[in-house]
Amino acid sequence: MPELPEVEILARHLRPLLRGKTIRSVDVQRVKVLKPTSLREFQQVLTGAKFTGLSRRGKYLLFELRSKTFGKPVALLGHLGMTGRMFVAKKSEPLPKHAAVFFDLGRRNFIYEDTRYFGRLTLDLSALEKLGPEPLDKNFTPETFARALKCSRQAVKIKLLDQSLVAGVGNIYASEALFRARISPKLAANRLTFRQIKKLWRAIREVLAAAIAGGSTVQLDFAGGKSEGLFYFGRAPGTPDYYQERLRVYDQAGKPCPRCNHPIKRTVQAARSTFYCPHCQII
DNA sequence: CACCATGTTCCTTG
DNA sequence: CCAAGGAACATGGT
Repeated sequence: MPELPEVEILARHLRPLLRGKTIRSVDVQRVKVLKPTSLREFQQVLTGAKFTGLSRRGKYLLFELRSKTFGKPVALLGHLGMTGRMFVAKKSEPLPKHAAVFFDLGRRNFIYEDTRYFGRLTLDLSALEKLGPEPLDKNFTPETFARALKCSRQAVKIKLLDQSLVAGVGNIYASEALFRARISPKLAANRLTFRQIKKLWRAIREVLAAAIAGGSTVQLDFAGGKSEGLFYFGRAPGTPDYYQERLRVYDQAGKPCPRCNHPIKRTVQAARSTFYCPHCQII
């Protein structure tokens, strides 16, 4: 589920469902996802705590709670890794096979499920300190972006995945943003002209904003299994006939470029797939 | 069996 | 110390 737009949509979905709810009990099926928080501390701090707020930072979810016994504010940090999901479900619903943590909220459970267990749900907030600017915020400017890109000879696609440069862009939207900006993913970061940097800056914001808008307009099934509920694939779960292509290049190898009809190519950078149009995205 | 997958961190190499 | 590359983490789909 995991790049910035998906996490943003999830935050908007969960916020009203969790606000004011008290955690009656904490069940941890996979201690690994709490790391580095201990099971004991996790349960002690969260049992009886009440959800007061929820925000997003990059690909992270920041849950705010108030501990009942101490009355102190508590922060809980979530990350979905590659395959994580979070949803609220009736207690009658069976727990998913890979439920990592679930909270008893009374009538319902709040469930964090993660097939590959790459994600996190932890009291340790230190990961936030390493994040760069929010791409949709005012403090992310072409100038700050340029300063960050200048000091690396790495390919620009790889730099877009660096969360200390910009927070929230992942493998899918990195390819999409470069396509929009008509910049080759292989171009060295320090070789971009300021004109290109401005184009890329704008493309990143447009791609992410469009994805959030797209995800907001379809009915999503957050608890849905398999590949459903991933709105960046443009599919509204439960309506198999509804399909709107949102991804222009990602996972489109061999298909015609939406701009010029030349076939989209796949390449590998830093052990991750990159998709681009070699005709539109010139070095 | 082989290869691929929305992410991050750690280890090695230069 | 730094940049860059690759493996590791764990499970499932094709």
